[in-house]
Amino acid sequence: MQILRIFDTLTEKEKEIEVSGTIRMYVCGVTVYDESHIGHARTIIVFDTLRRFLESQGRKVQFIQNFTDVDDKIINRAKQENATASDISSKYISHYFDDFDRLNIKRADIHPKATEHINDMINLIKDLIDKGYAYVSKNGVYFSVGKFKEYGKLSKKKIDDLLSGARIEVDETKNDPLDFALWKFSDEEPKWPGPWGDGRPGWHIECSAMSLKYLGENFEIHGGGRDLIFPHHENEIAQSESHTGKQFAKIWMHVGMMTINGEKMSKSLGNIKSVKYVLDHWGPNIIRLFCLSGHYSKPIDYSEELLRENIAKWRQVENCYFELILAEGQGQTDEVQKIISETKKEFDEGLESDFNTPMALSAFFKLVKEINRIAAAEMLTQSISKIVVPEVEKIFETLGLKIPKISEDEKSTITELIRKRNMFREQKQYQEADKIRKQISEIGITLIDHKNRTLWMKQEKIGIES
RNA sequence: GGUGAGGUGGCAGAGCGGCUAUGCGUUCGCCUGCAGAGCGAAUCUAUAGGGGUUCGAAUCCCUUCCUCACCUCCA
Repeated sequence: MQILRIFDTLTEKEKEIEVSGTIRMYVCGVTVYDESHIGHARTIIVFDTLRRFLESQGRKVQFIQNFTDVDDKIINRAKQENATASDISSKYISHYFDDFDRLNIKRADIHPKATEHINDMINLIKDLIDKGYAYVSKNGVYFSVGKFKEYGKLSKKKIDDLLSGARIEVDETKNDPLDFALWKFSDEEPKWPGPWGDGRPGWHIECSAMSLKYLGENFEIHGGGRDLIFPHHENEIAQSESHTGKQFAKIWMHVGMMTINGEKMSKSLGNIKSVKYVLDHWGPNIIRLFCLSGHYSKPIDYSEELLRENIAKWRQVENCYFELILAEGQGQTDEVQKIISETKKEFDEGLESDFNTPMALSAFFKLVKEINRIAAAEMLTQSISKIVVPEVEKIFETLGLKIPKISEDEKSTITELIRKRNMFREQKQYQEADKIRKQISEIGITLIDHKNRTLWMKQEKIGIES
């Protein structure tokens, strides 16, 4: 088994993941105040696929992804809609699962919510105060950035530079403009009693508290979108390492932004495409292929033209898969053995070297092409199929791609209908033949006539095409 | 202004010192009752500009230009 190497934002180097034991991953999830967009999906798809890859290699993965369910934006939304914050957050959590289940994202082992970990946060804040890293002020409890000597190490920022950047809000109640809130006093709901007064937690503390709780003080991978490097992850490091005195995550893995017309997709710019919209038009397989078609660390530009390209790719994959499972006859398999081992090698090597999904995909498409070539030459056999199908299915599983399973019943029904149709075709009774084709198409099956046989496929319906 | 990541064929996108991926597209074929898909061939020998280093550079160094992200909430 090879060793996975991932680029670590903190050290700016590729780092190896230790082989032994469970791989613990914490991924920062979304703030649930609105629908998720395709940019969120990209990040989640990357980590979901990484997890699937590790699991496919027989490693145990412990995967935690939080929901930020207390936040100003949620509260504002609640006010607008005359609802409570928890109405809003639970509504969008349920939308989140609707979207991401459709995207074939495996659920995390735990999806902790900030509001269910208030005590963990309070204890952490208490400890930070005790250790002198935090102080109570008029509006809340703040982390004293100056006390954490390594502040800025993740985002490569110098405290002086941060201060000179005039975008920091001036707040006289803080000792230092860079200090950030751990606990914000509040009289309004949502609020919780705290040792320093009623209030609610700051944003960053939840991830420190929950990752420490579920994954311990020093886990393997902490991930999220690039835009979280500063201040969110920087602040998490400050809090967590001040608390434990130990290195926090071993690897910081950050996913590039989804852009649209070259600009970052974000709520505030108003240029988002919701996950639901994109799913309705393109379906999960196309989206996953699209999101994995570039290296995770780089930006990827949303474009319908590029999404459309992936339909063509997916059609080849479908063709390949159905050719395989419908293959008949016997024959030698030496050549195919070689292709398979090359595919596996390139696929795994790609993913092991900083999760190079484009390389892995190219290996996969080479295999698909090759199988389609063999099929077109009428040389596909059952024995080839027996070797290749499990490998293809393993790749589907790793990439989170879904292709319909065909039951034996379904198969024999279809085979029988095709037999009848071909009988009509031989007798040039094309109207009858077309009637059967229509009947077959109504159960979602596409027919493709070859010289001496008819291939059938249960093709995915792509919304944009209809 | 500071920090980071980049600029590769018509498009997307790997490679990161020699073997010049991969996919899409386009053109022409094969197949074919129709249909669709698939296959084959061709097209494209590309690496932002300018200097170096080297027997040899897209890959290393210098320099110029350009793009994006972060420095405020953000996946």
